[in-house]
Amino acid sequence: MSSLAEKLTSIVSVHFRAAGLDESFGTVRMSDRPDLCQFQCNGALAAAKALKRPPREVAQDIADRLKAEPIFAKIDLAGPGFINLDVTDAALADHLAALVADEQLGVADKGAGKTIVLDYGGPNVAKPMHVGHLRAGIIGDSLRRMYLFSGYRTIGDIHMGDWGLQMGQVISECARRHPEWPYFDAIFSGPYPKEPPFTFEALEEIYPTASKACKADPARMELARHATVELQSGRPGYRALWRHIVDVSVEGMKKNFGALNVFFDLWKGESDVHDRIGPMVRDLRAGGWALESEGALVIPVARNDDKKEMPPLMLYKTDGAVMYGTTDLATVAERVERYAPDRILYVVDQRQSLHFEQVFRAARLSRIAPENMDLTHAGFGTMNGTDGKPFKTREGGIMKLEDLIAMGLEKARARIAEAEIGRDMDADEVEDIAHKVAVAAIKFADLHNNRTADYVFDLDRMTRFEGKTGPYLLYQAVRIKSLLRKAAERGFAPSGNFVLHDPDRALAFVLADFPDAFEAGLRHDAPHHLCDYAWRLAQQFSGFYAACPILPEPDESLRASRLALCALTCRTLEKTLDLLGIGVPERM
RNA sequence: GCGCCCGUAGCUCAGUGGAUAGAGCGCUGCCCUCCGGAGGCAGAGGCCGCAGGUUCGAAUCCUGCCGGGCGCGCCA
Repeated sequence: MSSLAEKLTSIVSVHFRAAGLDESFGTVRMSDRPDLCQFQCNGALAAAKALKRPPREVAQDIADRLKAEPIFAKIDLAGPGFINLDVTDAALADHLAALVADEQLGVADKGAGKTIVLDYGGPNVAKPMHVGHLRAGIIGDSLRRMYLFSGYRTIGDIHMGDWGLQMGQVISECARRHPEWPYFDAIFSGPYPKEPPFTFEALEEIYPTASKACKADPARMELARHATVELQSGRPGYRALWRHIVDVSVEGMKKNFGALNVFFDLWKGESDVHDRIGPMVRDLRAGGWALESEGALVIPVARNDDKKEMPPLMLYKTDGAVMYGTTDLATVAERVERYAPDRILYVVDQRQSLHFEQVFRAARLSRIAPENMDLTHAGFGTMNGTDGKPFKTREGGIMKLEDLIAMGLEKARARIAEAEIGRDMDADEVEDIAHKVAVAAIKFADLHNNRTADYVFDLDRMTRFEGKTGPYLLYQAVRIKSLLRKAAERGFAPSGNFVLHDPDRALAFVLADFPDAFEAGLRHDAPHHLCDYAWRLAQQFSGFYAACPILPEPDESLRASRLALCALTCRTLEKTLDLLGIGVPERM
């Protein structure tokens, strides 16, 4: 199935071809002048340019041919050569019936048979999660849902940072504080304790302290570097302690991402490719790609036609430790081997773009990445505070993700109490609603921005719950659910025979537009197209709802038709929100 | 210095080379005997950073400038 505009496009394209013109000129889209027409085709203008013929003449030619198509109720020419189109109500009603019957709501299975690996989240082990991980998690998770819906096999990988210098910093800090721990006893023969020697909260304090100390004191940094190398080369005590650090951290990550309803298929990290690195580097040397440079081992990736400086990808530092470029490259190899993906998508901060350029080039040069596999860095902008500077707490510290979620929840609870929504509910349901409202507020506020742009994070604004917000969308969806419940109680059934008056038609066109909004989002790896669509649909419905009393409607066929529109709106809105990772409660 | 991203209403942001550039917040008016008012309807508010160019047509494409953010070999 397809959208209504796509259906019209294929019809009009045929007539462009019949007229001896390229069929790509036949693109039809929803009109941006609803006072003039429902759909428009501007292709005659572009075609006329290519042919050096008067545009009005080309448009007239196409319009004459379109008169043979029964789907059109009106075909007009306007301006320099716009073709304005209306469809018959019968055609619109048929399309609506097809949407009702289609589980995909008109979205085509374009990804059928294809595989995509999505790399998002990327929290670092031992470091507290902060607001920076919010965007990576929720944008990546939304894209995963979108690819899945379009038929792809999707593999979402959290790709933790668990193998770098920060591990050595934490380990050496622990060694300084607790030299008596068996992990630091070189002749200890084990077994090491099963229980971690610290809690998640303690770990969150250790890393910042260690990091600060290393920055201030070169000797401490040297110890951290050394510990990193020893960890990577397999010192048993360090590996055992590292395991505890990872396990304790993962627990915290699961809590945070779980609260946000962000899902991962794989909980892998940089360390998972450690065993591949040796052989990979051997091959890279043998192939002539990897070279010694200034005491390090690198892959030069610069090209003669580069306009910018392109540093090489570093495989081994002078101290023998690997870097994240090394593990990223090895991870490409692992993913190719395990999943043979058509595409790997990295949802990582825009500031990493040079790094990914280096990794992608190295992967292409060395043939680690097959030629027909796409590698894309879908970067996102920085989250700033209302002052336009990187987001901080009021005290100027780093806002932990956990605290941010708690603040959103608190606002949601307060708003629910104020509206007396929870009067006849038990505490669990109220808490569930508060949670869904908070998640909707946080996610929608983030996702509705253009992915690549920096954006201002304003907790007060997004939790006000009025206007273009996640909670407003939940409210609209819940209102429809309530209406449908009441209809069912009264024995009113929706009907597949659509009766279309002006408000019904206006809503129908927005419903028919869902696949186009979805395609736009998928094409640009940009969930904000879906946010925009959810908002348009909710607003259109709200206008419809205000203009058309449904349950009191005496005409049974009209009432049944409108109930069917409500049901389809509810499904479409809920699906759109689901693709954004936003769940809708039954009532609120 | 080189490179990337951004500049649209007071603020936060949408905008596929097409017709009259949109939304939310804020501001001004209306609208509950009615299915959930976290709502609806209407209004005011714009040299689309500046200057050129391409085009029948530019917020959109090209060039140059101005402002803001970020990145550029041993962190991730």
